[in-house]
Amino acid sequence: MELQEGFIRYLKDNRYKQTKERLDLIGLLSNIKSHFDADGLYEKARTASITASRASVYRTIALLKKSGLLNESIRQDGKALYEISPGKQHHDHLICVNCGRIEEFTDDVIEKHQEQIGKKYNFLIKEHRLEIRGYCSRCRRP
Amino acid sequence: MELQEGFIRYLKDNRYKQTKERLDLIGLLSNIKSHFDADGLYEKARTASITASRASVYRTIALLKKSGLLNESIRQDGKALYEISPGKQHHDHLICVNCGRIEEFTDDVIEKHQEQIGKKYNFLIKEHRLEIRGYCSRCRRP
DNA sequence: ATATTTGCAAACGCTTTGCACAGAA
DNA sequence: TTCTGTGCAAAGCGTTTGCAAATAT
Repeated sequence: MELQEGFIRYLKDNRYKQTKERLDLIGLLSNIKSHFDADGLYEKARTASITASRASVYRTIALLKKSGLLNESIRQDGKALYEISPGKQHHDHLICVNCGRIEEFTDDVIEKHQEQIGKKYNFLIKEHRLEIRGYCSRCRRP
Repeated sequence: MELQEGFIRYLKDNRYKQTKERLDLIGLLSNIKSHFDADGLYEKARTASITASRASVYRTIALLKKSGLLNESIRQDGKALYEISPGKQHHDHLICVNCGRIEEFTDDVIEKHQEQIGKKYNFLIKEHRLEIRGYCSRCRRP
């Protein structure tokens, strides 16, 4: 809901047109909670009988990135995975190398400690990304 | 030095042939301290009048990854960046979004704290990757 | 009416691969 | 001699782009 409103406002504010494709895609995205890739969104659109070419999917994703409503979270097998930003605080990812499941977590200790690292290396931090790979609770051998 | 010996041993142990291309490339790599990409290595080879096709460069890199002598450290602009493993403890990266410089750092607090995260989420950690992006000491506005 | 957006297919950049020849064992 | 490795050029993959037609404003 918040996502659709945000996007429509962004389109208006920047004099982008509210095309059927853009509105349909953002509608689809409102129901996606987890991480998705461009082709996944395209396929989901086809299933929902939404006509939007792959090109439009990519272009809409690019627009959403610019608007700040969408984040490129991680890359997997050469593909970019996206996640919706609103209502999400910064978090990192636990990625299961066996089943591919992606779990999110937040950790204050690490979050805070990065500031120290920035100071130590005289580095002005804009963003950080921590990916932990291994076996999730379902896949780890007991 | 250690790298060349390690690679030659790996080739022997696995009955891979010691071809001119493989030996020349590993020789080049011994002089590379920092991160490099496949095409960078290919160009460096051409400059050094080493004849190795791009295909052989990629295949040699793949072999080095299998041997554990090379790590794919990060991805930048769709390209894989590699670094040589021997004699390197685990470290993370500070990446300047302005000049592209990559600085390595190690941090015990974060290193140790990951174990706790693993426990908390019942996740068997195999590896992790922390990338901090921002402005390096040279590029940050004062 | 007019400028933006679309779909298509071609182009892209990085990487991998099939094949016939070259070369290490 | 035999089997692996090479170079080349083509294919593969996710993504981007040029262009003419479609459409929101």
